[in-house]
Amino acid sequence: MFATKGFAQTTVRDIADAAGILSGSLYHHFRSKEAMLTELLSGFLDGLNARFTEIVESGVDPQADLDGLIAESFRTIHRERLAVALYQNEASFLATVEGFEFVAERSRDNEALWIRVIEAGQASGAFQASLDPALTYRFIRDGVWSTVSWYRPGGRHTPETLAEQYLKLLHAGILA
Amino acid sequence: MFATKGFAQTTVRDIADAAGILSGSLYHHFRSKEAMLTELLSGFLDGLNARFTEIVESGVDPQADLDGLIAESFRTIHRERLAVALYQNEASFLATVEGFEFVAERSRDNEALWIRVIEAGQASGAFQASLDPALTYRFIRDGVWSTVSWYRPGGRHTPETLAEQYLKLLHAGILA
Amino acid sequence: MFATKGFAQTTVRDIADAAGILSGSLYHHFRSKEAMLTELLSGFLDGLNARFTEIVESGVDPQADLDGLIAESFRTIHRERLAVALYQNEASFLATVEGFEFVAERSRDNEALWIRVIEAGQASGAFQASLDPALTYRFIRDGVWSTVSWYRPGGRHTPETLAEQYLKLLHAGILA
Amino acid sequence: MFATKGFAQTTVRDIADAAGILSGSLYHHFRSKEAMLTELLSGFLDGLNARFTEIVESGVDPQADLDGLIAESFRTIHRERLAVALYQNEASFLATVEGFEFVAERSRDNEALWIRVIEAGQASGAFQASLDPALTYRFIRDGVWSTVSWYRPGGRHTPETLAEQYLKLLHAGILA
DNA sequence: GATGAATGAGTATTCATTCAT
DNA sequence: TATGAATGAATACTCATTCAT
Repeated sequence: MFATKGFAQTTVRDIADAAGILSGSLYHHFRSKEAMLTELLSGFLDGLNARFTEIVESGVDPQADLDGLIAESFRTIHRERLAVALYQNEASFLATVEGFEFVAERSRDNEALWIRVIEAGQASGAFQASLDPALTYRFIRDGVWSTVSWYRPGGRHTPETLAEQYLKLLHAGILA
Repeated sequence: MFATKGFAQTTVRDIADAAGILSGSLYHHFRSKEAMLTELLSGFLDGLNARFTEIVESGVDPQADLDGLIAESFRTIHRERLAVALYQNEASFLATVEGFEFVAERSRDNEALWIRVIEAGQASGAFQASLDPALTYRFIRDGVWSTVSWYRPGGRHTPETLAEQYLKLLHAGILA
Repeated sequence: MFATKGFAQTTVRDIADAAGILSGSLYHHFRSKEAMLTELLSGFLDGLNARFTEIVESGVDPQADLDGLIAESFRTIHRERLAVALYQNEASFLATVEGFEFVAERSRDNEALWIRVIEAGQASGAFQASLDPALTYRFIRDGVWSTVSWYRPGGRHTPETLAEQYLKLLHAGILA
Repeated sequence: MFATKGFAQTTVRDIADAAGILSGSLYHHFRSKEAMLTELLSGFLDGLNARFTEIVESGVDPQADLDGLIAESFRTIHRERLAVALYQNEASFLATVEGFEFVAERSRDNEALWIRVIEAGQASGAFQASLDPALTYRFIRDGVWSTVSWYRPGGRHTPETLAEQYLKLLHAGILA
């Protein structure tokens, strides 16, 4: 519900109704509405970081690493669609909220990891040296992760076709 | 304020305080909080559609058109940063709100216009034929417009450098 | 508008809109919303009392007087329908409002006048002596004046047919 | 409070104050201010209709039925004075309000029931044939029910004396 | 582990009235 | 005479949270 309606727009009563209990009873399980958000987001971010780290640590070369990160991103969008949407929608708001510093931290870790891969690719001659690594990272990140706003499992696309199409565009560009 | 805090998170009192009047006095100027949002969004979307249409109608070839649309997007992000952020944040929520049908309509118009340009480029041989036009449009749109979430005027980048970097990546791809 | 929507439910803006000016401008003509009500009600009540007094003062016998008062009531309902409705709806509320003491006073004057006629009729042997004069007055008053809530000029009834039907019932009763 | 001050003039805070809780807490018990009105009115109207129906169904002849309906009306004014006042004051306003259609329906049912009794009395020769049944109903209804605006339990009158006096006037008329 | 009643701060909106222009 | 901007108090309603049971 946080993902689809937004955290602020979701009432504790909404959640309790969906759970089949009264709103007051939720406080037996969570200390606050924010605590529910924390649990959802930290679980998601921990898992994502672990998988990203694993990809890079066991990687062979920068291009394979970048392709792997992108493919894993699309798989994550497929597997944890609502968590991704929640993160996309609320991350900027949470950046300033006390107790949610871990969200910005995890984001910075991810950014550093991706940029290191891009820079390694430029150093090895695999990637164009004239591209700004930070900028390139953001363009890729936004293009990939925004997919969550329109991707629907069971629709025309699978995580695999999305990755394939995206990588084709990213590798060789749009020009024939 | 709608752009930075979100529409629902912005109170009428916030706005009135910023305007230096009492919250009730705002209703002399706007019939409702939603009416303020309508005025902001419809003005922005009308202008954007007009400029996009002008670019395509006076265009010479598909590649120049696409480059022009992208450059205009970055200029719009620079010039109307808050309106763009507002649109990015609220468009999906507004899709279901009565009275805001015009937002989804304008979005569909834009999408159709961009996709026509991509298809024309494929037909003329300028763009790779194996790319899915709708998917390519969305990857580009998201990569370009998400820039608004981190772009700050007066920072390291200008709309021109952003467009230049983005087009370099888009044209030839990341591989050397 | 006071008669149809109620005084409290009618806004100063409603009145100004109907008058084709802005609400603030009404205060050039009336000191307050209550002042408008005063003007409407006092005019109505003054006229009604004058006509009732005239009927009784120039009357010949109690039955003719009572019939005359009733016929004049139905004519008033026809001629000043909205004023009557306003009075019926707001009188009890106004009884406690400062500045509207004249409404209760006029009502008491009327009541005394009608009761005198009934008592005179009982004294002369024209009316049944066993009826409680005050109670009889109230039954008649309510039966007659409540007509305003459903009477519509141009409908099935005229003030004359209403008076005729009412007097037939009142004079001889319902039993055959 | 709805009966004495009017529904629109009664604030939710008034009610909460009288209940000794905060205004927001009322919404734990009622979904809206209108829901409170609905509960009050539907209970009253259901009971009244049931008693009226019972009187007519177990009745012996039209005159006894009519007398019974009138006596029951005065008893209801005594027993449920505030509910009657509420109904008298708000019925016309509620006729147009969504969700309160049941009020007009119940009123129409009552009207039809009373008129059938009057027409039966005319057919049997008990009531004067020259009286308009619908008109006679309205004169009686208004004379009887308006009593609520001035009746006070514990005062000079009881429901029994009121019924007796009213029926004397209605049966034989005012003339000696 | 859940209920249900209550809190208290807040939210958009309404409206009679004022007043400089 | 009228405007239009503003006030300030009030209004119905919302909602995260608490807590005795």
